[in-house]
Amino acid sequence: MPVTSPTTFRTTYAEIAAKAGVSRATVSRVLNGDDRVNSDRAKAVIEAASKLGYRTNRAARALSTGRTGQIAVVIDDSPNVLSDPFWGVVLAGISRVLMVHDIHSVLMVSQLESEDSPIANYLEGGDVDGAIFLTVHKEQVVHSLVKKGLPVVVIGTPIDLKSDIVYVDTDNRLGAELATKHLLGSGCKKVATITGDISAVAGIDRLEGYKAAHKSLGHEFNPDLVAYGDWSFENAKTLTLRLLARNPDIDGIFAANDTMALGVMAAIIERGRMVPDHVAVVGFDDNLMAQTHRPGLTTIRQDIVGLGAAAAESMLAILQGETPVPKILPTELVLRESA
Amino acid sequence: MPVTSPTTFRTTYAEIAAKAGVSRATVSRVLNGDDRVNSDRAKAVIEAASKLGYRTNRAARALSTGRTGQIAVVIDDSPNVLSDPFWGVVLAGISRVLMVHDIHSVLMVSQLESEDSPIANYLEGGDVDGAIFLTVHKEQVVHSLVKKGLPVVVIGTPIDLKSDIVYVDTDNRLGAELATKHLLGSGCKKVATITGDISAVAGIDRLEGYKAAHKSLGHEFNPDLVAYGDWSFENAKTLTLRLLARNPDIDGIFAANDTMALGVMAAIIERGRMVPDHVAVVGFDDNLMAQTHRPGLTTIRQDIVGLGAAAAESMLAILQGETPVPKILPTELVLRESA
DNA sequence: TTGAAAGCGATACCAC
DNA sequence: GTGGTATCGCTTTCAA
Repeated sequence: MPVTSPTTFRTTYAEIAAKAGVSRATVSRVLNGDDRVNSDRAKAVIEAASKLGYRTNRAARALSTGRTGQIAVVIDDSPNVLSDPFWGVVLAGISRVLMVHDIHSVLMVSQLESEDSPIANYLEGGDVDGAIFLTVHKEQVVHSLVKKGLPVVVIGTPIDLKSDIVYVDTDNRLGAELATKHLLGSGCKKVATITGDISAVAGIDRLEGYKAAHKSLGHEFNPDLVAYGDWSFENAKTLTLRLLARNPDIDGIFAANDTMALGVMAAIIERGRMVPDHVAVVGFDDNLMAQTHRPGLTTIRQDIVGLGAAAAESMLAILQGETPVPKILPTELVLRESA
Repeated sequence: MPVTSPTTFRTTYAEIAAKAGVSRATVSRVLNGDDRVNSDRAKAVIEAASKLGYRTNRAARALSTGRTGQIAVVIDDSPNVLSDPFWGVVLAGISRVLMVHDIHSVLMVSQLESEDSPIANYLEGGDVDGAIFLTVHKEQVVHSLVKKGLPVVVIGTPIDLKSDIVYVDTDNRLGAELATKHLLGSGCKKVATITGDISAVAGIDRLEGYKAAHKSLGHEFNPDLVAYGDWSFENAKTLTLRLLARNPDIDGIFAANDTMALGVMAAIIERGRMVPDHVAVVGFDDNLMAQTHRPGLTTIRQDIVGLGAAAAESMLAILQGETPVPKILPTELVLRESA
């Protein structure tokens, strides 16, 4: 157990009360914005508090009210999730919004395998008022947490839509359709796709969008042009190599995220072909990598900060006793050189 | 004020005490690993606790001990810090280590302009046991926090080394020297550098390393080959364009981070030249972008997770009452295609 | 070795 | 409107 010097000296209600000549109860009322306090005395309290540099003790408040003012933000700790710039930005979006409401984000980077994993256990423990999940982990675990009464918001659509899980997501389907239509619309005859992880709804939806684009533009869907990826660079590269070997006349590829799109481009170059001249490429996300790569990556921009912010707002709503509806954020095609 | 349903039901010492037939004091002793408790009764307590699914109430403990078991992790909220994959990984490193010690990381994404900014204020408030700063913000603010007795660790060397700030850092100077030597050693005659932000020690040190390499290999240092950057892609690109215009015979460039290295490469390509044939490029960091870019970026790898972990460990040491010495982590040259 | 009891600081119920 | 006070759950003297 850590042994530390005593925490910095803190002002308490008692001192404010003394200074302002009122009771601690009144101090509490004033500081919590209770109207029915004589305005003079209220003023006196405010003044005393600020003079004494009062800062509320969250632990005490939490103990008394049962609410902690803290929300857990749970990130899957699989290989390098946090190395993807995406999540960092989401995190920023969440944190900013919660901060404004004086709620702190407690970061939990960890695996959430089973219902009695340490994290799940902790989340039930009542030391946070709710949890926001980045990436749907084992959905079962999330469900059970919800059932136990923990306010939960997940970023990304749950597989089981009938469930009562509150979520926010990007319009993956439409975004993918946009991407694919752009390829098809700019003259590509044979457009392949590298999907994301198909066990996640985002993976499925982006594939659906790809199909929808074909249908809507009167192109036939060819299953042979679909390679099932896992969001990662290396994997996408390997799959693309394979794809190109089998179908040398592919002239467009939609990758379900930017990282994979770079893998796709790497493969194309390795095959001695050019982007976009021989094969056009479109990604999804519009992260820093899309912007700094050469050729610049044409991609689908999603509002990443907005995603985090929306999740935070949904959480706030739940804490308010409301039942927020899922939020689906729009996407936008960003044209660069790759397609 | 949020209105929520009551927190999940929680077991308390009272119930454990009743079930185990001992006093609450004894329960506390056992659960906190106090030796001098009769081992039978101790066993009974442990058993009762686990049967009842006891989970400690952090707020109560914090109120009683004055320690919260929480560490703030402060990230500067300047344009997109979190969009750089670097910090996400550092975050993961911190979180993992602290988690093991049952300490939570409270994320604060915010600006820390002045000594009485909301964050500074909050940090003094005693709701966290310490703070880890990613990026040295206004160093003055950090100093004042330290002076007020808050345990602080910063990631990145402080400008004022005589200060009592505990820090961890990568060996920037040596890393930069490694990078530059590689360029010089593989036949480059005229090696330029795009520095990082020179107001940060990392920026200075990487420039020093560049100079040291020249000196050590008997090359003359030419101030004309130094462009002062700010870690960003766009800026690096602009600077490189300018550099190449003035010195068309530059055949190597060391960029003080990977993001800038990509900017450098973008500029080189824009000038119709090739990497590494015409101009070789070396970066610093070895983040995801270095790996996914084509040509692959030769760069200096730093142990990013290790940086976070080291910071966390230093914090733990401080909390233990020790005075950790600065930790400087080694670097390593990673060869890819760009140089 | 153990238990009784006094806090920690804020909240909220109950009287006045 | 306002004040007194019990309470939240855990830790930690102080006695025994």
